[in-house]
Amino acid sequence: MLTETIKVACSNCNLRELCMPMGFDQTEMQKLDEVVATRIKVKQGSNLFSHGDPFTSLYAIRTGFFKTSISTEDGREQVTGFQMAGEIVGLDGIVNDHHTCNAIALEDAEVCVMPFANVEDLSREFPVLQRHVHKMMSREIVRENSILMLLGNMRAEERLAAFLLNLVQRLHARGFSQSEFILRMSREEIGSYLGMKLETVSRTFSKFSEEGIIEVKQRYVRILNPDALKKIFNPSTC
Amino acid sequence: MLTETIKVACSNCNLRELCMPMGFDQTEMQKLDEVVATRIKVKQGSNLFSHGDPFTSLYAIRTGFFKTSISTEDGREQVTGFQMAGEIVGLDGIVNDHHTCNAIALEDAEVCVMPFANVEDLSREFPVLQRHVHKMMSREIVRENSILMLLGNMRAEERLAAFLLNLVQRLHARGFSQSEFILRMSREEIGSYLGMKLETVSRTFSKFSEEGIIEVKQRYVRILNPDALKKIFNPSTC
DNA sequence: TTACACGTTTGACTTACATCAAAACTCAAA
DNA sequence: TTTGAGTTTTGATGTAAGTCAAACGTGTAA
Repeated sequence: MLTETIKVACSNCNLRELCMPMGFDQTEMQKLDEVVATRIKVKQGSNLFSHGDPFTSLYAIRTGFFKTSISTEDGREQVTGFQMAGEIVGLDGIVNDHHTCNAIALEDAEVCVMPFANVEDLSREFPVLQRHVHKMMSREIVRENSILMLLGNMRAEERLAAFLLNLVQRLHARGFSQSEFILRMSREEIGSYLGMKLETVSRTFSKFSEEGIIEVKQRYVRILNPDALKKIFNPSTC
Repeated sequence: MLTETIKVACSNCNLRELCMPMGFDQTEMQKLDEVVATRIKVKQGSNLFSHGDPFTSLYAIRTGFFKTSISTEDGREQVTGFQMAGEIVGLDGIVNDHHTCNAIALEDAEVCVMPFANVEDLSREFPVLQRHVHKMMSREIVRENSILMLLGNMRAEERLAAFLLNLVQRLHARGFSQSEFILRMSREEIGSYLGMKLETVSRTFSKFSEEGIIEVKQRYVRILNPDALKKIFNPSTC
C-alpha cells in the first residue's frame, strides 16, 4: 500500500458525480476538496484495510476493483460486496472504531483517503454533504437488504442473473459496454458473494451459455439476451 | 396507527441509553428532546411504514416488537430484521426518500417519531448526536454483514443457534432473563429471516430440544445449555 | 518450449434441506 | 364446549446444490 503526496482535487475529478454531492459553486467545491487527505495506490491482492484495523477514514475508489469480505474463526469467508470506481468502502468501521471486514484490491487500484473526522466536520458545515453521507450509508443498507433476498429466497440461476445484471448496470453507468465485460473476481469469489459453491457458479454460467443467454470464456462475459436474464431474475416484470 | 399528542421527553426516558448518545448536560439534553416530534401507537399486525411510503422520519421503538421485510413482485418475502425497544427503524428510507421495506408490529407497540429533518438539523449542532447517527447506520451495515455470513455459509443448526443467542443477548441487555423468553414471531418469520423453511425451523428446534440444549413449547423457549448453542454457532470459540 | 501452479469446467454421486401431507395443538368466536 | 382457522410438529419423499474427483485452459517462470 503506497502513499502518494500528490494532492488531487475532487473539483476536477471526473468521478465527482459518483462520490460527491452535486450543485456546489466554485468556492464551496474548493472547501469540499478538503475531505480528501491523500490518494493511495493499492496493489492487486493487497488489503486496503483488514478486520481489526483501527478505523480512521472512508475510501473513495478512483480506479480499480475491490471486494469486501468477513470471515469466521474456522476460516469460512463471506464476500459482502464488490466495489468499483466512484464507490465508497469503509463504512463498516464507524460503529466500533475498527474495521470488521477486509477490503482487498482485485486489480491494481487507487483510492482517495477521506479521514472520517474531515467528513464529519465538513458535514456539519455543508448540509448537502451531510445528506450525501446519510444517503451513502442508507444505500449500503438497502443494497445489503437486496442481497439478503437473493441468499434467502432465490435459486442459483436467479442469483447469478441478478449478479450479472447488477454488474453490467454499474459498469454501464461508468461508460463501459452494457453487454460485455471482464470479470475481476474468481468463480469462488462470485460463489461466496452469492452463497453458492464455485462449481455451481461455473455450471450456471455454462447453462446460461448453452441457452444462448450469454457468451462466457473464462472471465470474459458477453450478455446476448439481457431480457432473458431479467426474466430469470424476476419473471413478473417481463 | 394512532397518533398521540402527548409530548414525551428523551431526557426522562428509561431507554435513553439505548437510542440516544450519552454524556449531555441538562440544557443540551433538553435541546435534544426536540428530535422526537410525537409518539405513536402501532397495533399488532399493522404497518409502521410500507414499501413505497414517502420517507420522513426515523422511529425509535419504545415498546413492542417489529419485523422489517422486503418482498419480490412474485410475492416472496424476506424478513430483514427483528427490532425491539430502543432500536431504530426507517434507515432504509433515506437514500431514495421513500421506504424500500415494510415495518410491521409483531405486538402492540409504541414508537417515538423522529422527523429526519430534525435529526439532521440537530446533528449539525451536536457533534455527539452526529456521531451517534453515523454509528447507528454503521451498526446496521455490520449487522447485515453478519446475516449475510449466516445465509451464505452456515447450516440450519448454526443459523438457528446464532439467532437464539442474538435474541437472548439483546433481551438480556434490556433487563429480561438470559435463559427464557417468548418468541414474538412465527416459525415462518424466523425461517424467512434465516433463509430456511418453517418446517426446517421447527425440526431444528425439536432437535435442540431432544439434545437437551433448549426447552421449547410453541413460542416459549428456555435455553438450558447456552455453551452448546455457542459451540454449534462457532465451534472454535468453545 | 516445457513445467508447474492455479483457475475453470464437467461428470458421478451424496446430502441437507425443501416439498407434500397429515396430525396435533392453541386460541378465539359462535 | 364446539367449531374452525391458524400455527406447529412430524413423517415420507424429492431435488437443488454440495462434494469429490478428474480433465482442461491459461499464464508465468525457468
